[in-house]
Amino acid sequence: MLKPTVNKGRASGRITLAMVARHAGVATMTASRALTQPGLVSQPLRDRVLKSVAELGYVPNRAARALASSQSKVIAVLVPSLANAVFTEVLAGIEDALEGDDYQILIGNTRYSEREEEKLITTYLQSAPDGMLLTGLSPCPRVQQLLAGSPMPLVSMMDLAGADEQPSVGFSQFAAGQTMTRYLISRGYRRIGFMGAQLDERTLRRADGYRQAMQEARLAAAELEVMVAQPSTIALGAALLDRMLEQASGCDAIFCCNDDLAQGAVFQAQRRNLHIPGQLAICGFNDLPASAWMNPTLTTISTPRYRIGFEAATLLRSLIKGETPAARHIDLGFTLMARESA
Amino acid sequence: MLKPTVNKGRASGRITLAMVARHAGVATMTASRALTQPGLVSQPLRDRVLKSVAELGYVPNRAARALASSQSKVIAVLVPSLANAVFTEVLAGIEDALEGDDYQILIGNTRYSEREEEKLITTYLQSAPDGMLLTGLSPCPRVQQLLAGSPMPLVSMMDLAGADEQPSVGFSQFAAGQTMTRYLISRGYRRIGFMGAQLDERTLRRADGYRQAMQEARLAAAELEVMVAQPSTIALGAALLDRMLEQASGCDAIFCCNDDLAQGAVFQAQRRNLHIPGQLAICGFNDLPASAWMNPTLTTISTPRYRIGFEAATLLRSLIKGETPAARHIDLGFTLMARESA
DNA sequence: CTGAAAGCGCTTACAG
DNA sequence: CTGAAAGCGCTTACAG
Repeated sequence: MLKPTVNKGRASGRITLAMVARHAGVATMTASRALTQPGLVSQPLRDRVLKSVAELGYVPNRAARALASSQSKVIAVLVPSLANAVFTEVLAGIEDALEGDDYQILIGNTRYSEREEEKLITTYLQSAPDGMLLTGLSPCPRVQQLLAGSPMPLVSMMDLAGADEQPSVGFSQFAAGQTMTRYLISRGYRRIGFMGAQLDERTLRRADGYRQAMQEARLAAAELEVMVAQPSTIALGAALLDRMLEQASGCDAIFCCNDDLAQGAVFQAQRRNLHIPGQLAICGFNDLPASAWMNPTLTTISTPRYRIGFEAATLLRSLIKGETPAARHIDLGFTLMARESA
Repeated sequence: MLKPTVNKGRASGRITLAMVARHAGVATMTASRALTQPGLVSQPLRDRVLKSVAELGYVPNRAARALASSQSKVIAVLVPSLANAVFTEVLAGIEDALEGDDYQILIGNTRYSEREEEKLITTYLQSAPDGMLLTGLSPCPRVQQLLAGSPMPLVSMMDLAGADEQPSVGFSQFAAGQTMTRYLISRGYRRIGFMGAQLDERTLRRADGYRQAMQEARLAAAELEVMVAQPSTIALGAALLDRMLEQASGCDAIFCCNDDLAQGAVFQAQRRNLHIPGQLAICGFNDLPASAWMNPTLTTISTPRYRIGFEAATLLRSLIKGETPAARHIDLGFTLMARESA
């Protein structure tokens, strides 16, 4: 008769590997191998273990595995927003890239707040992630310090870092801002406004690109910029259109730092009975789903969100495995979508 | 001289509670209590422990804590989509409700797929969540079986379950569908079409509400329904508008099962030079941000997504604590937003 | 290919 | 209030 292990009332009540092993008549070690390195176990024993697993309904305990192996099989992802389709598509790319790799993905929404980011990272660090995917190039100093204390690999998403900096996957936000502005100039617009919200890293880089292009063309003027720190929404786009028209007389085009703002600006311009693009051209950034369908269709920059997530996760995985990736920085580019609104 | 514990090369390299305790000159147990039940430790010892924690940069190991306490402090959340703002707002409510409770939130996107849901739950079960938040009332049989094997509390979100069923937080999708349809009827529309995509539980319940209202008014007709299993998008809304107009002659209003579809239908109707609502009324469901701003503004049903997440998480937490909540089913209602489009 | 022992870093359950 | 011992459920590192 099998003597049951002493249970002082601490057991979780779940089926354990040891129970599976006993049921199969093998050592715990053999049961462990049958599940994680089946090649090292003979066919007959492996079959018996698998049969016991099924019969007992065994579910591995990740906490125990993590503790024993010091591999958490956790990847943490930090995005600044989930309300923005850009980042949910990044997440879809990440999930697809990691599909089947048995990683637990921890999704953290920083809500564009450094404090929130710090809190999330502090919590995530307790799970000792095998790696982390970060949005943006330069975390605030406190976050950098937190991350410096851990040896796990990191990959930055959305923009491109310098060659000697942290691995990154994205595209040049600066170049994209510049490209759109040059396009507007080439179409004959002269009083081109820039409308920016949130004022996160990427928006600021796009604004830099805009300024550079305007200066090159000797069209720059301070009153052409409307920048506010509030979150981007359609409602804000409508409000900022009013402000721009008030502040920048003769404004004939507006480059909005994202499509939400641009959509709101278009709707509001229509309410003011302005013809787009005849009286006012409006363009956005990101190419959200509605932009190709609204009336008029929105001129914008299409960005490779899904691929950024996919490639960033792929790069991170190879870093976790200790491989030396072919490239530590991946430029996925962007595409100008010339449509009706500008 | 302190004899270092034998290290056969298995240590993770991180600072452990034992190291903190030794540094502070107390037992590991005391250091543990100082962090988790500070009231049980005298002020002087507590201070020494906290000082050591800071000096050594100690980060608790969640896996070890979970294993020892058989409390994972994990809550898993399953939503069918992240592309849909409805669910990202639900998530925001959940995060806010659980703020400061030290739960790790696992966000799983099932992509409206039962296979994906099954895979996610199988993985999540390995982390032995303390509780789970599910979208929808009736998981598929295989998922039900998976969940039945675990004693953790569950709460369903979005719709209302029967009194004797699983706890739920949401509103009656059926009543909402019925309310919108009756509204259209009261406005004088007679050939009212229903446009449904995805065909998930909630869409079907809304369609039931529509049918009920149409039958009551003796207006029901098979050709007034356009139902497709594809995911809802603006592009699909545009395509389905064409199909509806072809299939249902004299159609004077369309109730779209969500705002994405409705927005696409509006844009496409405008391209066909149909005046809204004069020649065709269109309404949606959910009240997404763009709906109040587009031209014309969209008549729709506003749904309490954020509060659903918040209340569901609050209910789940009390269930996890073993409390008996005041109500196991919480009806948060919905609001008809009568705007320009219908 | 198989297994007994030890250990991962915490907390439970006692004892004082 | 404080602590020594044992245990959570796995895997590592050996030994055979």
